[in-house]
Amino acid sequence: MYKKLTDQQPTNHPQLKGLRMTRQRREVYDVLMSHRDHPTASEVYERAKSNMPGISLATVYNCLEALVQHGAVRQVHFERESSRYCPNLTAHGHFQDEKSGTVIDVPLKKGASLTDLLDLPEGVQVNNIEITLTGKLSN
Amino acid sequence: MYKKLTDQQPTNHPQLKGLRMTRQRREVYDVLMSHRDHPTASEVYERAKSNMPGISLATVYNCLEALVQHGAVRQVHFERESSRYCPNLTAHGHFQDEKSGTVIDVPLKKGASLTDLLDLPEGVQVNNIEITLTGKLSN
DNA sequence: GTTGCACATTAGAATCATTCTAAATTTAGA
DNA sequence: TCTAAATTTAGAATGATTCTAATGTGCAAC
Repeated sequence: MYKKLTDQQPTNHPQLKGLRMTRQRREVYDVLMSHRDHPTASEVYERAKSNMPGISLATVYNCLEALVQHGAVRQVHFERESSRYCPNLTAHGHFQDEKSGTVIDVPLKKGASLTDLLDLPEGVQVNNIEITLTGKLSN
Repeated sequence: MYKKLTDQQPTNHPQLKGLRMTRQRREVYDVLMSHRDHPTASEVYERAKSNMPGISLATVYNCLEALVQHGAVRQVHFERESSRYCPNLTAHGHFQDEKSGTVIDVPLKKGASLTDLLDLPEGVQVNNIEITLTGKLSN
């Protein structure tokens, strides 16, 4: 189970090394690590407020961006819906149920690699990949 | 080379069967088929205006949506940038160059299938897939 | 431990892609 | 040709995100 950074002295997550740590960034990171669903910025904001009532939405956006830039968290996009945030750093895709909006991680099969699948032209350097599926979760 | 629908009587593209055809939808479809890059709605609007000066942006949005719903055209998304439109109906992904914003199609390797790659849970029905890559086009 | 300052936070305004509204027009079938 | 239903249109509305500029703070250097 995830132990809040705010319970620790000091922050010891390798993903956060080199990132200037503020109370707000800690809180936002805690929110993402402890729920591990795929909240939007507004949802992170709502959750963060319960521990830190004074935090602002702009700050939540700023913190999320800092965490993403730093590689501690990933952004997930479905169409042009609000960005969602995912602390799972392994290679995986995302599935969204059309009815409920629920998002789940979709792991890559063992040993599988995207380069086996895609016919990439010469000389492209890929920095980021998103694999997003939508459909019905029937059960 | 693509022959404009407006030069033909009547519309004979199988992708458009069952879609009520208006001058505006024809024009929007022509724009997409004849350029085959990945224009945004505003870019489609600009191009459409050169043939049909009175067309409105709202109509371009409506037409694009009708074409997408109909399966004649696909939407492509990078982060939360404006939606782009792609008339290539084969299974493929998209790569965007970070510097120029240019988008190119990335075909799947022959015989490759996403189900070979992804570990999908039981009982999901996938209706749509987007594979988007970003990075540097170095040449 | 203190200090300084580059970087963060904040509230509210601004932006901008997209959708909505409601009136006028057009399509396609009878 | 006629009609109903669908489409087009201009402009307003929406909503996620970014910007602004004033205030506050982490942390490296002393």
